Amino acid sequence: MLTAEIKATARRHLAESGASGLSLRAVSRELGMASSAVYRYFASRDALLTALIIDAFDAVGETAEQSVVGLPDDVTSRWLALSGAVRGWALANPHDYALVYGSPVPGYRAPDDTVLPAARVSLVMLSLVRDGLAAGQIDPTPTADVPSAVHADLANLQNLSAHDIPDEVLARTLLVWSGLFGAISYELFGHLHRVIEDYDAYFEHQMRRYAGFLTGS
Amino acid sequence: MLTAEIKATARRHLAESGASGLSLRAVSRELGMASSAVYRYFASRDALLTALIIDAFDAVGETAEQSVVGLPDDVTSRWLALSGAVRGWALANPHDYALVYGSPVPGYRAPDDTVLPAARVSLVMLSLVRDGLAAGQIDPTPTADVPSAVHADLANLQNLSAHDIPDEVLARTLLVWSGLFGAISYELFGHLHRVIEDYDAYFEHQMRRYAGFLTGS
DNA sequence: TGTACATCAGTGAACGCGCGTTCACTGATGTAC
DNA sequence: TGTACATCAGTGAACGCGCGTTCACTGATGTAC
Repeated sequence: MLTAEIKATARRHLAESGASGLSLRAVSRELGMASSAVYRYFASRDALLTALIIDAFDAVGETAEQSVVGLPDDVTSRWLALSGAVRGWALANPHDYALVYGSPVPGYRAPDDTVLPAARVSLVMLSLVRDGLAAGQIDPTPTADVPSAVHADLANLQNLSAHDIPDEVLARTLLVWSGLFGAISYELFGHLHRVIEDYDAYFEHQMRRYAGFLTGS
Repeated sequence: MLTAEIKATARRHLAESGASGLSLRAVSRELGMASSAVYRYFASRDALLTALIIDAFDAVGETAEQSVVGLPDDVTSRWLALSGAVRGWALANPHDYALVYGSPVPGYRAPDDTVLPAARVSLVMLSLVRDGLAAGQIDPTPTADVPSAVHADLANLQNLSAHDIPDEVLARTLLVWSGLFGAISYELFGHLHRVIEDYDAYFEHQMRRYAGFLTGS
């Protein structure tokens, strides 16, 4: 399948030149074909970029889903597995991570096709929280007051995909979830350079603390 | 000062084309001068980019420093002011934020001149924590075990710029600090699109919770 | 005050390069009768 | 089995464009005597 070969080559180029430097001509050159031939497979450069974005979201979503399969029904170990898997994927595919969780690509607007793949990884988190509540491992007793403005937005999210998660627990979940990406970005984008040496240990420690925050213990 | 005009124009271009799309020719064109003239002020495109990065770090550092001036000596309000100021700066200057806290610019390696300006904003955080400890508002009683590998890295950081902060409190500080950037990036890079409407309220709520985590209450 | 010279900001042409996209086309493969 | 035709993947030239950087240069301003 040439489509797959083009995407694979483009992904490699992404690593060297970044999303805005991704060039159809360079890709076609490496594949030994005329640059015009790529248009048989992708309508434009942006269409190719969109395909890469969708693939990246699917890859991290798949990784996340697999990470919790067959694990004991313990929120903390599942969270450590999930967060560790997302980080592992990010470290192994830093340019895919930057593509979807880093700065937006200037001049590129993601089409709606990316919404579902993007949500995939978050759904793993939500079901982890749901299961934790059901198993009594997440304490639903509010650990903070949720202002009404925040309550309204959370109610919205509850209707969409988190029916059975109380809004205060949902607020904790979102904090922990964006905290995960903060931790990964901080590491990956070099802000802990010369501060942290043992990134694995540091990351796991932070995630353990987030687990405590999430479960309310 | 032409140097300043070039930087100002370049910053505006950054917004439209991103860091890797920043073009000396486009900048010089807009200033009505020959592209070669810019070389009188900046040795290369990368040197201009470095200047922009340093300016951005200085701007957010300055904003952060000002945000806590004259505030009551209360950790939570100072943290809300600091985090709110950093977010405010990011929202007002999204491309500067993306430049320094987003994905690294492909092919660009930041020279050492950026290290000090980059650290400036973090120093505000550290002195906030120091003062909070001194005032007894941050409970130094460990709220979690710090593994020895993490302890070693934190000891290193303590020697550099956080002498009087116990390592477990320092671990909390780093978690909260990277959580702040996670929260800002999540909002700014569009991951809360169609989830959160009232970003201000949501952000403040999250930061209040981080304050609780930081102080150990 | 007037002259000779140095400094230096900015010019404009040129270098060699790469880009996305279009378009008329070739030539191999598959299909219908 | 053989012929006529349609399909379709891939070509290559061309369009008009922009880029970073170099280099010999001009011409105004400042300085020294």
